Amino acid sequence: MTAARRPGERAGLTRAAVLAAARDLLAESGLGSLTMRALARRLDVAPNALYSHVPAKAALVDDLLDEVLAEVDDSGDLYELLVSTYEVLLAHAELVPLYLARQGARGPHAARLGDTMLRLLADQGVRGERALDARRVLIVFTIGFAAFATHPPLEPGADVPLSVGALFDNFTRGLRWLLAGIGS
Amino acid sequence: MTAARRPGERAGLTRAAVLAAARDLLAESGLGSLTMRALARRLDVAPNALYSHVPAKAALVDDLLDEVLAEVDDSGDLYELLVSTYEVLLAHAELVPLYLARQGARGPHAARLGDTMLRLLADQGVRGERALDARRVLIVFTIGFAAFATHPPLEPGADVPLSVGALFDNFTRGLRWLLAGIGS
DNA sequence: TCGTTAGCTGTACATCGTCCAGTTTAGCTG
DNA sequence: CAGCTAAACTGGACGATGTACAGCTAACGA
Repeated sequence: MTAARRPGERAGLTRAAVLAAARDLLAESGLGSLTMRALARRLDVAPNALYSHVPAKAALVDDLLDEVLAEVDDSGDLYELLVSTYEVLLAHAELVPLYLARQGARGPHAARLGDTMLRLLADQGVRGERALDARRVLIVFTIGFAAFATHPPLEPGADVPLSVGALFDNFTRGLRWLLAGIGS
Repeated sequence: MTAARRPGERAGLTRAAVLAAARDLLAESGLGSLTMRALARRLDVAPNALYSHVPAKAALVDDLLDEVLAEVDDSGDLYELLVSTYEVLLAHAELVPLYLARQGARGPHAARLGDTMLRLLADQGVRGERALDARRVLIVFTIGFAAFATHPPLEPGADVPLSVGALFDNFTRGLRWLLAGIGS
């Protein structure tokens, strides 16, 4: 809570360190606490110091979102890829609202997953326009469901909290319906 | 841009008037411009005057979201209800991100739609837990797709903007897949 | 007619993301 | 090794935001 450094002295920050601290902060204190100032405090640094490593908060968030997608296993079939995505999203529940807010991720890992999805769709004969449509449907469904699973659902009247397992089953069931339909 | 009133004088505000102004503001200038202060400016009133009619911004937004759902036609079958919902959401594109952020609407109209959905599901033999699951899937799908349709999609690499009509077809196709699957 | 209350204004607070101007250090060049 | 440039910081500030508090006053019920 005091000045640990005088102007000009360095703290040895790294872009990676900032990202890591952001992830920790998010995991510990939730979405509302992810603040440039809080992040700086945690790194024992003045708030603007962060801007030497990150151009803006939105970029930081984008990196965070994309980074998480690196955990997705894309070595299986389409169904497995999406189930893995769902699980990864649930494992980072605090981030899910941000995926919604920013309409998905944009970085290289997201691109990789997007490409893989198209390839897997092509493998089962879905190509071109229809493949793009299918991918869109599947992404919407997966992220949307993750959002439902990670936050107090609207559920007009239901009181039972709805277990994680039940929601997972619900997700996979809907996913199978969709995949069946897409495959015609 | 000056003080049109002295302390104590009234402006004749109404909760309804505030809501209406908020809707107009949203339609004209978009989501980022929906600010208590901008709203007050448009009503020619001090910012805090709004708090005599609305407890907080979040409540205002919730009202807005629910209000829009009044336009949904729930006199048809499940398919028609959801298509109507999709169309209504598209007609209020600026609001869609807010539906995502707040996980749907919570007011009486949302409740009505939720109840109607359960009834329509029951009509075709889907009840209990499975009906709740189905409703969840359908809501996620509909809101999620509306979000895709109303905002620059992530589309990892696609450059064609994707017409409203194409997205609508995509939506109805996915919807039919889901409904078919739900009906077993 | 008077008192109470509800609808205002004015002012202010805490918080946010981010910019500008300095200061110092690290790293490269010669 | 000397010198210079560029990058990493601090300090302070700006313009937002949502919202609380206190006062004034017009409208309304008794």
